[in-house]
Amino acid sequence: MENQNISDIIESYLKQILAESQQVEIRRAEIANQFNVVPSQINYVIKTRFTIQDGYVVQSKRGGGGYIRIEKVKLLDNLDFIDSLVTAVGDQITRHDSLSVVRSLFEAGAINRSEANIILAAINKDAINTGDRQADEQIRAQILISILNHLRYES
Amino acid sequence: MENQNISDIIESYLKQILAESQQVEIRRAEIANQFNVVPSQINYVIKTRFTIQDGYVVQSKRGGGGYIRIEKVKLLDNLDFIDSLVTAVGDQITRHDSLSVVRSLFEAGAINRSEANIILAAINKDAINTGDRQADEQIRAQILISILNHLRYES
DNA sequence: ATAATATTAGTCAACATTAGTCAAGAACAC
DNA sequence: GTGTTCTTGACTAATGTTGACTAATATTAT
Repeated sequence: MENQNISDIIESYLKQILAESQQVEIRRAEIANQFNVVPSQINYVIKTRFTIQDGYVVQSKRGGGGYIRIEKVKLLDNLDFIDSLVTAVGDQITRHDSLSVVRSLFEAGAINRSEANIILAAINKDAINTGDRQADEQIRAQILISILNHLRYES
Repeated sequence: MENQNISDIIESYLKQILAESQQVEIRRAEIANQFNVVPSQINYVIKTRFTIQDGYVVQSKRGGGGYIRIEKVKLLDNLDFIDSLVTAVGDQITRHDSLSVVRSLFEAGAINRSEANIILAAINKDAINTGDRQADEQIRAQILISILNHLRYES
């Protein structure tokens, strides 16, 4: 809580706005200036914290009157939603991205907290650690997809 | 009390904080410096003295604003049972035997039916299939143990 | 219309800042 | 003496920060 990095602070700022409105629209340079960082750091924050796996869609426009708009995605019905997650997982997935997938399932109501925690236990680095990172990412993807397919039948 | 090595001293320091708050968050380099040891010794202390068997869960983040967070968790009263299953799983486990483990958990009331089904989805042969049977059995074992360790405490 | 210029955002790679792993040797317990 | 635990540091990995360069869009000049 003490030594937060600036990316976390910007993330919190944006999510705070998103907690009350469906979307937030910013001018990149303005936010960068407000938090005293270079403009490209805003891209970094968005790329690492507002992905589709996190449940956000980002649109932007360059040129005069340009903007970056972050929209909190409305969850589709479960089946389409699971399809989109299966696609997002693909044939390999990083640990970081897999956390987003599980969080999205939880927030969509597809799983409860206990189930989410079990899935996290199944894909964390204690569980999957062959020494070959790419192999790990492939195994993690297969496990997630197997679970996603299971959830499809349940729902 | 006399012959305390530096690892014991660091352990005491952290547990003293944990006696009053639920968790402690440190910067590794800072603590290492404070006790005049190399940073990796902090990892050693954590790995040997703040395990899940001891009732601690550790999380960390690298990079700017990085931290190590140690959280004291409430252990459940099924520890001996979990221990026996961890032993039974060992370094590797067949798919058949892994089903027995999950069934035991379910029958003991440690997990409900949905949770059991998720675990089964995570360890079935769609999920874990590297082409090398022994490798699969090892991965399956690690996943199960990670889940078993998760089931030791309230979360 | 077209071209030039201004105004935005995007990409990428270098660098910075943290923690993790591992294996060798030292210290300790028996 | 032997086996275990502790200590150390070189190397690795993950994450965050910065700025130069690029691309897209809008506005202005012709």
